[in-house]
Amino acid sequence: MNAIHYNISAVERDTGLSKDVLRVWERRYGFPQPERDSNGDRLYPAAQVDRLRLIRRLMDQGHRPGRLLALNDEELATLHSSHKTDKPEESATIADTELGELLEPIRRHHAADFLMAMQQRLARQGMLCFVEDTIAPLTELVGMAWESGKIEVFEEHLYTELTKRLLRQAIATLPARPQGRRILLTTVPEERHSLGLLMVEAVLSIEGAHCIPLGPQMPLIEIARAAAAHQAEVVALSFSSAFPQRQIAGLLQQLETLLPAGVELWAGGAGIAKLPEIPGIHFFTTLATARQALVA
Amino acid sequence: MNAIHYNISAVERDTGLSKDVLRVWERRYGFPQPERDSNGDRLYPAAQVDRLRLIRRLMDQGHRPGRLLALNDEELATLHSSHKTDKPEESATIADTELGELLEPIRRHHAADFLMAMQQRLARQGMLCFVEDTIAPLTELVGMAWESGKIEVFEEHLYTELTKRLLRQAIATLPARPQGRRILLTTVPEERHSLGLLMVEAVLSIEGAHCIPLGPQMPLIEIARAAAAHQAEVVALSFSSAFPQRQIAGLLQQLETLLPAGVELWAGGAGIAKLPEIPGIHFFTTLATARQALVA
DNA sequence: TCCTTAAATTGTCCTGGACAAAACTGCAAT
DNA sequence: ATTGCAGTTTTGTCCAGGACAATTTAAGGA
Repeated sequence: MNAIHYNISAVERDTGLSKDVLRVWERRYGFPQPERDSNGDRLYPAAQVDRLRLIRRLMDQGHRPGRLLALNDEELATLHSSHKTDKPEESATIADTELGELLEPIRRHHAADFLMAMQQRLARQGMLCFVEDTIAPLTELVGMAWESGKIEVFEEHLYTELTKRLLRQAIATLPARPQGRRILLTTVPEERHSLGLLMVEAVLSIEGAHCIPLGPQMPLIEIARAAAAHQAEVVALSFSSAFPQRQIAGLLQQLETLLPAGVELWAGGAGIAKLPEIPGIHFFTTLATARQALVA
Repeated sequence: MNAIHYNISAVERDTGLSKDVLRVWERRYGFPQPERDSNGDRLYPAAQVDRLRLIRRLMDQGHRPGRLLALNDEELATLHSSHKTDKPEESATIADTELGELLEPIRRHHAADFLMAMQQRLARQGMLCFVEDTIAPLTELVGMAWESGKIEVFEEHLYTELTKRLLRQAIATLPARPQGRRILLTTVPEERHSLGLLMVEAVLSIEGAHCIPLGPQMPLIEIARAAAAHQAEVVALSFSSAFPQRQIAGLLQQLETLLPAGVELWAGGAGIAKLPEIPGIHFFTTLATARQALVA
């Protein structure tokens, strides 16, 4: 009898489109067009939620909502499948590169194989090269593949989780260096990606730094408190490419006013690549430059 | 100069109170009373955000918003501190118990000491006892201490990060069991605590399960896809006590409709302790019961 | 072709009203 | 005293429709 319906909260959760967006699209574009319950609340049929998800995905690939919402189901489907194949050389890189081959076990959902291959590589390259020349570019590759829908979300999650484990394990093998430079590592509250943080930690720890890993998503005031409590000399933050760029400068400046005097503020990650410089704050676009800053 | 201000999105993120709630409280109770920018958008001073966090904390302890919002700062502080001391034996446990002593290095911000003590304990107790009798109660202790403001946020972060490392490291030492029961481990998108997940993984792995750790915050549809792709027999979700309880039942029921037929759905963690049962879904309030379910 | 300016697009925030689910209250009956 | 039930209050979520700033696209001129 009654098909499955979703209320607006459920759709927000499932599609990542905020309630405001769902309502304003309905008003502007006439889609989605949910039914209503006895109270006038929106009830979205599963088919519309599916379509919203597809639209969301195409938006992530760079399409604009206004266009997508004007299309019918058929055209949407065409657009979706066409994207997969219209850049042959790019999609080739994912499977054909030496790096790309490492991802094969992930795509076959075979965690153990992936770990084994990576561990072999770690042993062969040494930890520093492994992080800078394997994990960093591989993570970038995964990010690109995800953006263009070439790998599933859960495959990306699995890659991230397994790689985090590898890194933490590798870091744990390093000797403690209590006398090294005290570097506090974390991310701001909106930034939940911590893989970059771990890469930095690995590289800096190799160079003899004393890293204090607080995990991701620390409120600014707490970062400052932690810096004081741990007598950190450096606070290092990581911003992923997904982080809204325009917020970064403000966040950093605000944090700097909160930090104890004399504490350096470092920022790194793909998110800060295109950012203009800010006096008093050190930017690092690659792991190697961060490493050099430590040695200098 | 200008103090730090937060827009409504930032406050929602920091306090866990939705935009709607923030606005309706302002309308009904006169608090918070944010300033406005040139565009009429709300700008919350840090002090009001702090107070909102405190109110939120007291609400989690069972107080009602209507009461709390009628109180002034002083009365709120009294209420807060009274909670600390009106259970003398409870507050004693934090420093005086054997477990509480383990936290001393954290409070002295000495990560290495903490790790060493924990590793010793792991070696002495064995992994299963260590997880069930040390990490689980210790984490609960930290949660309680955090709720009542007895430890700093960044101390809790440090504890969480270090303990995650310990657990992952310990899990990595276990032999792979490709023929074991295939259990997919993750959390829903709004649930970012993954420590509970790791505890479950450790315990189940010891019992011979083949765990597939996807990390936290997976969209429901992706959980279902992952379950299919990995041919999981069980999907296990973890809910922390901070997770909004009333959302849980809906989430689980929805996920069950998405999952392939025959896949069991397990839910555990402090968040589901007071939840009524749902047919077809297995609830676990302790690690031991989850372990037994696996063996049975 | 490149740069500047105007126009369109799009997400987020606003107000103030409404309602249902949950929590609390008082009262009767065991 | 405790339990069960009805009535009331509290509280979170949803709605409509308007507004605006930030971003993106388009157009025009050098």
